[in-house]
Amino acid sequence: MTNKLNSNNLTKSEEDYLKALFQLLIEDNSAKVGNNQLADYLKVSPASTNNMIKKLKAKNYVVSEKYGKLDLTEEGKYIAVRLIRKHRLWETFLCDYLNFTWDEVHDVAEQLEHIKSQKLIDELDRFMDFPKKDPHGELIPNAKGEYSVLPKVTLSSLTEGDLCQLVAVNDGSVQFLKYVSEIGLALSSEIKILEVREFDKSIRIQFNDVIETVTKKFADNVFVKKVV
Amino acid sequence: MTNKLNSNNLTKSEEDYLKALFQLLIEDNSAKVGNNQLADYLKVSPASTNNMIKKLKAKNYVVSEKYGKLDLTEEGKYIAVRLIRKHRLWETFLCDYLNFTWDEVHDVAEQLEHIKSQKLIDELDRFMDFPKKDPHGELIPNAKGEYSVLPKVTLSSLTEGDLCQLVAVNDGSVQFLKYVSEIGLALSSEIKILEVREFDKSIRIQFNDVIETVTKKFADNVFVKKVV
DNA sequence: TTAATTTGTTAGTCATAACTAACTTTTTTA
DNA sequence: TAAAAAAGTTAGTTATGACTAACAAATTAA
Repeated sequence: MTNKLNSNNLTKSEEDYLKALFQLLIEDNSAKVGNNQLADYLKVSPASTNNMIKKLKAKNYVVSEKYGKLDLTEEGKYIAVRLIRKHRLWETFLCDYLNFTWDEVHDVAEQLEHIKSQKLIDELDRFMDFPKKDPHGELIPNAKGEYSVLPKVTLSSLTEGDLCQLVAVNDGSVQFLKYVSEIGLALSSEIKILEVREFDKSIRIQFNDVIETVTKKFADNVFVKKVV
Repeated sequence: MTNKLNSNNLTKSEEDYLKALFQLLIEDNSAKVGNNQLADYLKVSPASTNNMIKKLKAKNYVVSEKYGKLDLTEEGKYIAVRLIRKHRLWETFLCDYLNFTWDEVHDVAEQLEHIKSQKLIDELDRFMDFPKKDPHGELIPNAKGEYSVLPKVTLSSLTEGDLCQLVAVNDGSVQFLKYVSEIGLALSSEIKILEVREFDKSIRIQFNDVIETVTKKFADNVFVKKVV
């Protein structure tokens, strides 16, 4: 991280790209993140991504070789972590103080994370007494920019008999969030794996005396902490 | 006001122009607001303003004839009032909950007012228990979009012996806000006019046992409610 | 009432950030 | 390993919203 006091001149778009790249690299543990993958994730054309990557390389936030994989510099990571911190603090505020539900917060937080004011976010953090987790169960990076990921696995990676606790869901899609809530799952729900069907990898799970069958795709987007 | 549920597709810039025009028209009670005046206010070139006004006319937010004065349609006013409501609610939140001072809130609120979420602003209003005034003493428009202006006058319009209460300051300039705070003035300060000097219209005032001389320009930017 | 000044408009340019279409390099697979 | 597919790049276009420079209309002042 540079020593110079933060003169964050980045546009909303630049911030979006850096955060997206960070999430693909670090949160999804991808070995290689390419131009088109990033384009897909951000729902823009590969040409747009290519263009932006050039700009971010020139500004020393991204490194990559021609036709090679993308990576973030320390400066790039720092920007991304700060955005994630802002996003998660705002989500927490919306849920805990403004009666937003779990599935409503994403879009608004996506806007709020771009507000530029160091004092605003530090004071919001203090106001909420320094929360550790956001409403989706994700850890909130602290003011120093320290970031860590919960030791979580996808629901789809477990096997019969496993017991786990819901710690997070992939929050990209509003429909998905709604669906998760509707079948009765919530943060910290205890889930037991009853059966994994070989032919389509669908999973029978039990939680709060409810028995449901969920698809592989669903299970890929639900993150849990193994209890047993 | 139109009946259709608000599909606010306006850009940040369009919103800024509508709000600025509203403030020149209604808040400053100007008989005529022209293109260059609006350009000055927004610190952009007259050409930019001319361009934007065309767009806003096409979208039915603004009315004007070529070389004529600018005016807002009901739709335009409604958008502006909602922005002012958002701005003032956020300023109130920043001061009352996040330890911001009077002179720090403007820039951040200027960003926050563009966040698009009806629920966000309604819940923020409820969370603060429906405040009536913002930290500068201005009335906050209610959820129905009802707007009213305090019966206020500038400090410069008073004469010797008058007693008044500070209700607002023109919040466009950070330096000015800082200065007002630094000489010890605050919202609701009782101010007595000791003397108005004819040759330069400077004014000797007394407040909290402090006696100060302020310039005409200063007094033009301080709004008061006459007490006696 | 004409000249000067102010105000408003138009034309053309620039930066940002999206796009499509065409092309090149790399990777996969037959 | 050569052809096909996927991934990445480039060129050129578009929209937004700034800008300057040049010009036209309206207002003010001599």
